[in-house]
Amino acid sequence: MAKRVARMKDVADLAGVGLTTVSRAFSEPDKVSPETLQRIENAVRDLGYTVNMNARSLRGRKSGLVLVLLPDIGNPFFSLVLKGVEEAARAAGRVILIVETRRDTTPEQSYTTRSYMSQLDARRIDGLLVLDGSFPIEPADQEDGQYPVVAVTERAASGGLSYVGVDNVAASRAVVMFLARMGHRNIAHIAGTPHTVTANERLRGYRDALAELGRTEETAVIEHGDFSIASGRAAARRILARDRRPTAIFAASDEMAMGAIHELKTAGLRVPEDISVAGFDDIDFSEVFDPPLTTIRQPRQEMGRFAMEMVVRQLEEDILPEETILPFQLIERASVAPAL
Amino acid sequence: MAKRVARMKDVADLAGVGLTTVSRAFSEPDKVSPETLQRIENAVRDLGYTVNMNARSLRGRKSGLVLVLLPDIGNPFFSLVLKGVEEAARAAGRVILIVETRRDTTPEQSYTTRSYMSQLDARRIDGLLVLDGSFPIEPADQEDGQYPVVAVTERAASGGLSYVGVDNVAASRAVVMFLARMGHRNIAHIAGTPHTVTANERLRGYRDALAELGRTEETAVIEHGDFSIASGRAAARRILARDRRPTAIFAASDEMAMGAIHELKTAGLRVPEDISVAGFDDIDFSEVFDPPLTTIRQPRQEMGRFAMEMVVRQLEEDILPEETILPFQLIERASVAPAL
DNA sequence: CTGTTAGCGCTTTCAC
DNA sequence: GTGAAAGCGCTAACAG
Repeated sequence: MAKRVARMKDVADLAGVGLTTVSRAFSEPDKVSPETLQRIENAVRDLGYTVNMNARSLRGRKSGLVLVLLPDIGNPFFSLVLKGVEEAARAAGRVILIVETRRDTTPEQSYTTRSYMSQLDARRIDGLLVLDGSFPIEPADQEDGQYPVVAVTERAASGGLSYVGVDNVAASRAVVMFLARMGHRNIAHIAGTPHTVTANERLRGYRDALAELGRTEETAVIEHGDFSIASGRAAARRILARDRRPTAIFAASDEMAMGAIHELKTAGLRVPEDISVAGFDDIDFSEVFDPPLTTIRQPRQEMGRFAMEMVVRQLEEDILPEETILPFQLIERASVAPAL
Repeated sequence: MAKRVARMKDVADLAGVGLTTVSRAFSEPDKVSPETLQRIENAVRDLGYTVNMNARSLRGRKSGLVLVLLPDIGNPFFSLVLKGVEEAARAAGRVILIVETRRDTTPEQSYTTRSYMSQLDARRIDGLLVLDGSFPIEPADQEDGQYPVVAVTERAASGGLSYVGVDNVAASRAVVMFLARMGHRNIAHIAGTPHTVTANERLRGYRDALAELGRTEETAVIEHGDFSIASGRAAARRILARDRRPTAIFAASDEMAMGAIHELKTAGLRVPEDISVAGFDDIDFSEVFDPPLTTIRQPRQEMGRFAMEMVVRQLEEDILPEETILPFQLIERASVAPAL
């Protein structure tokens, strides 16, 4: 039963037309007579024919593939963004290739195993979606306008790229201002991974707000984490070890906020009665956390969808870097209470 | 600066060798003189050459692509599995294509837009990883031993496939037995999505344990959810509305357990003082949840890795369905307390 | 509207 | 050891 997979030629033969006509039936159906089209359609169905994308992309330019680069596929924050990306990709008839950037430090064996980036370069990918600001987009990638590159969630460190995301500085500032409105005068910040675009932007929002409130730099209480639950716990411990205990903590991610709250509770403090905590991202668990988290909601799935749509658009039209800043939303929940 | 991407021919010319030799240098380095190999290696580096995978897979059989089918990319449970998959894929020099099965009900337009499965069939994918038991693996896919198919996490409904996962029935049974040992005599179960392999297995474990404990079927208190937080909340509400309130609830997923706990608290009950709750999966948040969740830990990342490794192995050797059952672990945390 | 003719970049016999 | 030649399945000029 070694029934070879049907090729376009088979369809052509069965339909009694030429090879080209079949090809055209796919790309420009209008230019084929309805009658012929019908015959081809039948042949396709009977043979269970499917276009060989490899062959198509070898000849033409497009592969229908969009490469998605993200630091950590296991992070729930990204998974929703990814969902939006997948959604839009499917709608556009494209497929996504996913690669974790964290791991792109492979020992370069012989030329068989080259950097992952190049391996994928080799697939004639149509576009690139980067969810990792720290990932260096090599100039060469953009040089000949090879393919559209869109940064999502995290603005690329190397500027000039298209971007879809929220205004992290403004959002961060909004949280601090809210905390201040609730009467908090000593607000600590658990920042994200150092030297990360997003962490920096959120840190800047925190500092800006403090400055705006007339607090001197010395008032800033900053501990660094890496966006993870565990790092939030550790940061909370360090904050508690300080002389002056803040009345509120603003963590740059919900995970860190959760880790911090867990640690605070463990230390015998009540949240928010003894100390308020706010997060950032509004991941699914934040709502059912105890206490529910006050946080910034980012339209994650939408960001993913927009980004992919942007890639597709740039693919079909011109490659002009563009930006889409989506609105964020301050979600007020029980983890923040007025200061005493 | 329209410097065309280097082809193999360019490398051959620069190295002063024939095209074939370059090709061979990649596939069978031993059969090329060290000297020539060196020259080729230099040329490759100088030109920044990368093999065009499309061309390679057009000619040969393998594409280096493994398709991953999963119901919901936004679900944090899968993301860790996916991480393991990505990890192993990278190690094997392969790339993963991700497609959500939930959405594979596209209206079939003309033959341009065929089912996603076929679209991918067209890419000469090397193997298939299925994280969705309810996804129908068409017989044709396996017919000619086309490519290895491995089910992960969730055993495929259509049997006879390779599988990597834990023994859900035994794990589920273990939770209930543990609850019973803690003195609980009235244990409710929040089951997962109906007609789902995993939900069924866990439900069976619950029933088996009850039977083993000598409880009649009437003792079983079952509410169905869909593994989500929201459905856990709804299920908890329904359980509370029943005549006899159980002293313990075993949810088929941590998300549902969290949703349930949130709801119970909202209803003024204390967990675990008034009612104990156990989950399943041990996702990251379970540990910092309040109360921390008693649950079953599945080695998710490992499962993903094993599964991908199995695909690769079957690719290189024979395609014989095999099973790898990984050990689960009962994690005892504060959400479960002895019955009064 | 339809068919013929070249390749896309690579792997693979088969000679040398 | 190495190279020449023949395609893999498809698209894109060109003719008819």
